[in-house]
Amino acid sequence: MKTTATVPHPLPAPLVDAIAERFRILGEPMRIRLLDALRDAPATVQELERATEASQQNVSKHLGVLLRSGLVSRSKEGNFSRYAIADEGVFELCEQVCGGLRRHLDELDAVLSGGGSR
Amino acid sequence: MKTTATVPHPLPAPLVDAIAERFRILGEPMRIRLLDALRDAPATVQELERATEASQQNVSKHLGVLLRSGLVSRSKEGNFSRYAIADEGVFELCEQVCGGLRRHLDELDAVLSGGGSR
DNA sequence: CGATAGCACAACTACATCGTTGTTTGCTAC
DNA sequence: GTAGCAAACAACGATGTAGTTGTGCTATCG
Repeated sequence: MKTTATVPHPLPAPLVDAIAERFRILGEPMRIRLLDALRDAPATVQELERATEASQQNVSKHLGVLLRSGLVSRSKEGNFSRYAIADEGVFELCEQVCGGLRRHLDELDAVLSGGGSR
Repeated sequence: MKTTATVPHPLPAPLVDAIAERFRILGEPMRIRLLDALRDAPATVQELERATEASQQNVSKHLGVLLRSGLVSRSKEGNFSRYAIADEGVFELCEQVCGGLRRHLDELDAVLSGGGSR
């Protein structure tokens, strides 16, 4: 049993849109920062405000996006809202992206140092 | 030797931006379709035009973005440009995203069928 | 019960980018 | 050298969204 579900090849249009939407949600620095801040432990909006140095409204807005996409979960505790990572897979995604970035940079580096136009 | 490079924890700002940018590049349905069309074999712009049913200019534009980000490579053959996947890791990314989408949908499904507010 | 704190929602402005239209460049063929 | 095709480039209008400002709602406290 494979963990990767092996997507169909000619990707059906709805799946293409769904995949792109999720990537787009992750394509915002502020949201990446929020997820990174939640990596160690769940946190309240206030704590995330301090961690990201953003306004309460902005933090709340992005958390709403992450919540609706199922990447984080929310639990209300009295007067506070505590958010937590709901899908640990995002960190794997980030690490894979970092790997890709490294490959790209190494490639550029090789071109600059080795394969000059002579 | 781990394949995942284990990114630093408080993600430094430039890395956050780089990660977000790559996600943002993948967050466009047209680009996902182009990558999917290139999955089997390299292709010319014309072939990709037909595969995605988009205009030549639009295809060329998105290919330019993918090229600059290092996700595809270009080789000129006479009058044609042949593009190919440069980083096979993107397909792993897509599969992981699909896994996350499935988890989210299952979760919603469980809420709807089982855990009503009772 | 009135006041305050934590959070979410709505309206708005600024900016980025998608897709189109028009044009230019580079190559091949006659 | 002239004609024609493939691909890239440039400018433009339309659309989407990030971040701010302003406000409403719920729970806690005195």
